[in-house]
Order: sequence, then C-alpha cells, then structure tokens
Amino acid sequence: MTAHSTPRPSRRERPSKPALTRDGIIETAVALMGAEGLRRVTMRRLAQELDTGPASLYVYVRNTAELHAAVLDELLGAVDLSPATASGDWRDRLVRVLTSYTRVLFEHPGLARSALVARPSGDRYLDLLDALLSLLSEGGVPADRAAWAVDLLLQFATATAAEHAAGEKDPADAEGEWAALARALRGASATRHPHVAALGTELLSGPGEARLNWGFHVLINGIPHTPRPGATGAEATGSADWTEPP
Amino acid sequence: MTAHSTPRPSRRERPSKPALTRDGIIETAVALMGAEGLRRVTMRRLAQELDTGPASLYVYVRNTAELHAAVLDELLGAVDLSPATASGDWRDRLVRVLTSYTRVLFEHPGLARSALVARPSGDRYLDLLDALLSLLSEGGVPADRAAWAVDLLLQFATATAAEHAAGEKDPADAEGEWAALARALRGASATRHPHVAALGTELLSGPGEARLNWGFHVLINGIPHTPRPGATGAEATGSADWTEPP
DNA sequence: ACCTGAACACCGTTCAAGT
DNA sequence: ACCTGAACACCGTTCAAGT
Repeated sequence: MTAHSTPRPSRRERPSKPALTRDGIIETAVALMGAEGLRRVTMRRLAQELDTGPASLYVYVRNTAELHAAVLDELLGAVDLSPATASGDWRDRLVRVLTSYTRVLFEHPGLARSALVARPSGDRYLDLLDALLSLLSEGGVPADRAAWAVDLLLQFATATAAEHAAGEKDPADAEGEWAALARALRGASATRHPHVAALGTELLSGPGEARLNWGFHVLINGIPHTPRPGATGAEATGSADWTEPP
Repeated sequence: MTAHSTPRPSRRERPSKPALTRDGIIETAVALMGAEGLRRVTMRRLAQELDTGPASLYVYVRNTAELHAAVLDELLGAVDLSPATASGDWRDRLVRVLTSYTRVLFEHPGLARSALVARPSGDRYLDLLDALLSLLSEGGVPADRAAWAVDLLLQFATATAAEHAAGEKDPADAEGEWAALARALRGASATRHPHVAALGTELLSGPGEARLNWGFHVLINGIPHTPRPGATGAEATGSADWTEPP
C-alpha cells in the first residue's frame, strides 16, 4: 500500500469532517445555510457543526459580519454573467445580469441585509463588478460615472432583496408589518395626507418583479443624463448642473 | 386642596417613571436610544428601564422589529418638510427633503437597517410620504409613477444610511471591511478584472454626500423618462418600451 | 505556536401561574 | 382580565490556560 493510496486517517466520529481552514469553515457555512437558513449560520452553531468550540473560528474569521460576507461571495458564483459578453442592447443585458444577481439574493434575503453593511470583496464579487462595468462602458457611460453607477445599481438590487428579509423566520411577522402599513395607507386622512389618501394602496401595488424592473430602468435612464459634479469643470459657483442632454 | 392640584402618587423608586402604555414605552425607547445607542434598545434593557420584566412589553409591542419601527417614526418628526411648500425648482426642493431624511437616519444607521425590512407606518412617515408625493405631482410626474417613485427615492436614502451601520459599535470593524474591499480593488487582476483594475479605488472615491446627491439626481432625472409598464397600454408583446421622451 | 474550554455578558420570546 | 417571574433556547466574543 503506497502513500498516495492511504486514506487520510479519519477522525473518530465524523469521517468526512472538513479540515479546520478558512475555506473549510466557509464551505461548511454555505452548506449549513442551505440546510437550515442563514439565521442558523452563527459562530456557535457553525462551531458545533465542525466539532469544535466557537473560539476556534476566530482564528480564521474576524467576526460574524465577515463570515456572512464570505458566504455571500461564495453564493455570487451562481449569478449569470453571460449577458455581459452576449449581443444585443447593452441596457437589456445590464438588466439581465442585475436581475440574476437579485434572484440569487432573494433566496437569502438575510444575506442581502448583511451585504448592505459588510460588502463582499471576494473574486465572485469582482467578477460581477467587472461585468457591470464592461456593460456600462459599452453603453458609453464615462468611467468616473460608471464607478458610481455600479454602486447605485447594486445597492438598489441589494436593498430590494433585503426588504424581503421580513418574516424570513415567521411569515406572520411580515404579514403584520405589511398589514400595518396597508391599514395606515388606507386610513390616511384626506386633509392631513391628501396625496397619500388619493393613491391609497396603489403605493404598495404591483408585482415586485415589475417594480424591480422599473427601478433598474429608472437608474439606467437617469445615469446618462446625470454627470458627476465637477467632472467637466461645471461645478463653478456651488450649485452644479445636474442634468445633461443624452 | 382640590383634585386637579393633587400630584399623582409617585411610585416609590422613580417619581417620574413613565406609565406602562405603548406611548410611554416608545418614549422611553427613544430616550434610551439617545443615551446609549440603538443596540441597547432591546426588550430586556428597555424593560429594565421601565422597572418591569421583558414579558410585560409584549402586551404593547408585537416584537423588536415593531418597536424599532415605532422609534423611527418618532424620529421622523425631525425631518424638515418645509421645502415641500416653499418656492423654487421642484427637483431642488425634493432633494432638500430627501437629504434631511437621510441626515436624520445617518444619526442612527441601525434604525435605517431596520427600516428597510420593517417600514414605519406612523403619522410622521405619512407626513413624509405626502410631502414627497406633492413635490412629484408638482413636477408633473403621473400619479401611478409617483407611487412607485416615492418608494424608490426613500429606499435609496434609507439604504445609503444603512450602509453606515457598519462599525456603529466598534469602528475598527468598519475599517476592516472597508480596507478589505479597498485591498481587493487595488489588487484586481488586469486580466481577470480589467475594468475594475482600470478604475481601482476610484470605485470607492468621493465624499459620501456627493454620491448621495448624485444618486438623488440620477433617480429624479430617470423618473420622468421611465413610464410604468403597461401604464398607457404599451406593454403589448411582452417587452415594454422602457423609455419615453421627457 | 496554535488552539480552545469555559466564562462573561448579554439576547428574544413564551407561558404557567399569580393578583 | 391583566400582568409578569422564571424559564427556554439561544447569541458574540474574549482570554487564560492548555498542548
């Protein structure tokens, strides 16, 4: 029996226990999230899964926020970036990539919440940034503006997914919140809140997908019309010119 | 001594202990947040402040999310809505109201985080909605579009404030996250991530205020150019026309 | 040098049992 | 009817002490 054929000595209780490395920890975290949801991906529960104490994880991961960011970066591998190199209108393809990103986050809204605060910075995230920047560049968006635009687009997608984090655990809670807002809107006083009263629950209307799509298009239509302040020396006397012909 | 001049009997330990009512609880929560920050506004800590057990609070408040939403609504009283009824370009005045809203949230980014998931639905929030809707109406934005636009504008402002929730406790954490992303961007491979590499930390550049302002203007410029799908019978064969002349 | 048991200082929420 | 003590089932993070 040669060395290469020797199965590595398995630990007593779990033959396939992953090695305690950063990658192993994150891999286990992803699996745990798939099995039990993000809210079970805690330092303690994860340590338990790895047959160790929570303190051990702090050797490889700074804190819970960093752990979640790493998990998200892993998940970002599922985003479809192929439209970036396909043919067709750049705007449509931009929306396709962003929609794919949003769909991935919708699966784990809690992760979207974390992403707003602790952004991922791994390879998958850079892949996504690069794809979006290449589409904006193709669309003739100046580089300085694209740098800000990519943030704006991702922030909108992320925030939209994060909104669904309500009642990830208990759907009754989410319903309660929604119902409270709907009640408030329906009951709006025509004298104190005339515009709200006139619209009523129209303010909450429409399928989420249509609103998401509309939002993407508002941004994509607005970006070419909105130069960065001072970009071409227009800031002058304090109040920049915030519009520009297409 | 008549009844109206009789001071109400004070409880032994805290003469000015607020009554245990919903309003009293929320008032105390606001004070506690001012004194110790949002992360101390927990059911347990709040109960302690009110000299009772946490279970008592559940008679008046459904859960922690609802508590935070109520606190936020209270805070929204500080938003300056006066530009809504002032004179001048409606776009500028819209930005002024939104900037005031964002400034209030910046003081308590954790609350902005909650707001993305559990929106407030109190009077202050309706006041804000109505002010924004009146400005959009003044700008000639069709009502159905304004209903979605107001959401989009507030979501952007809220998400921007929420991003600052990183390191609300320990500034070192926030620095760590930011540094990690900056390192990743600077170290981007020119072959795998050419666009990211070309921009580098330009992606993180600029004062937050300028980016916020730019974002508002992108939205405000995009909204008049982007009809809601099917609004005027244009949806036809599945792919709506997502642009419109100003 | 590397790792971790045990502790510190907390959480949200529920419910049986009191008044 | 209204309220709550006590319990249940957890948290993140640190650090002294082990190997």
